[in-house]
Amino acid sequence: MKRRQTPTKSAVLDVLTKAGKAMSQNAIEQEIPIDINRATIYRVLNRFCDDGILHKVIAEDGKQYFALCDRCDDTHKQHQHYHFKCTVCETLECLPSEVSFSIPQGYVVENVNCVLTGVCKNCA
Amino acid sequence: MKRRQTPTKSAVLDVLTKAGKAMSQNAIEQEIPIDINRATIYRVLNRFCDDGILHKVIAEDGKQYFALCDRCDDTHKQHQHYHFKCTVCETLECLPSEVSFSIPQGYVVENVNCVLTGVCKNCA
DNA sequence: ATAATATTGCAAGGCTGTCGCATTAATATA
DNA sequence: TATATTAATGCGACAGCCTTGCAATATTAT
Ligand SMILES: [Mn+2]
Ligand SMILES: [Mn+2]
Ligand SMILES: [Zn+2]
Ligand SMILES: [Zn+2]
Repeated sequence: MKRRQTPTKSAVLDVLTKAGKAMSQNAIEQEIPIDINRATIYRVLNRFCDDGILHKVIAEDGKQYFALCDRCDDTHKQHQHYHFKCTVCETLECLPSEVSFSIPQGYVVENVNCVLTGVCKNCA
Repeated sequence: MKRRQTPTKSAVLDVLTKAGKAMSQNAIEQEIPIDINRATIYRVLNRFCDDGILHKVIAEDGKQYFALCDRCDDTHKQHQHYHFKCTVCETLECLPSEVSFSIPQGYVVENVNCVLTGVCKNCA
C-alpha cells in the first residue's frame, strides 16, 4: 500500500507546519483554503500518524489533536513529552518537558498521553 | 444549593467504592441494580467532582472516567498522579506515581491529565 | 402538613470520529 | 502517450458520548 501524493495531504501538512502547534480536525479544516471532506481529513491525519509524521494527543475535552513529530525519532516513538492546552486560546502545544514515571511490576506501557491544562504565556 | 441525599447518589458511590477503580458512566450504570437515567448519572458524577468526592480522568478513548478521591486532600486538589488504562480488561486505575513536570515561565497549570495505556499485571 | 427547591426522567440535540461503497485520481507499466 | 492498477476521496450514514431544557418528582426545612 504505497502512499500517493495528493492535494489534501499537502494542504493538511501545510496548515500544521505553519501553525506550529497541535490542531483538531475541525481547526485544520477551517484553515484549509480548499474544501475537503471531514472523513478524508481524519483518514489523512491517521495515515500520517501511522507513518510517524504526526502524533495524536487526547485533550481534556476528549478530542483528538494532531501535532507534527518534531524530535520524535525511532527510539522515541511514544512521544513521551508533556502537552499544554490553554483554556483561553484553545491552543495545544508540545512541551519540551519529558514524561517520567514508575509503574508497578508487571505492567507494560504502550502509550503515553499527558496533557496539562491552564493558561498559556500569551493569555496570562 | 445544599445537596440532598438520594438513592442515585448512594448507588453510584457504592459501585465506585466496591470497584476500587475508575469507571465510565456506562460501566457504572451497568453495575447499578436500580434503573437510573444516563443524564442523571452524569449529573451526579459531576456534582461529586465539584464537591471533591470524585475526580475525572480523560482516557485515550476520549471518554470520561471517574474515580474516588483517595489521597486527594485540599492541598492536592489537582490529582497529580498517573493513571493506567489496560487495553485488555479496560480497567482504568490510579497509580501511586506522582506527576512532576517543568513548564515554561508564564504558564499557569490548572489541571493535570496523565494516562498511561498498555497491559496491566493481571492481563499480561 | 406545607412550602421551597434540589434532583430526576425524558427527549432532544450537538459534536466527534468511523465505515462502507461508489467514484475519482495518482502512479506504474506498456 | 495510452492503459491498467489501486490508493485516495466524497458522500451518506451511523454509533457513541455528553449536555441541556423543561416538566414532574422527591427531599429537606419550616
Ligand atoms: Mn507532542
Ligand atoms: Mn486518579
Ligand atoms: Zn493561550
Ligand atoms: Zn488488564
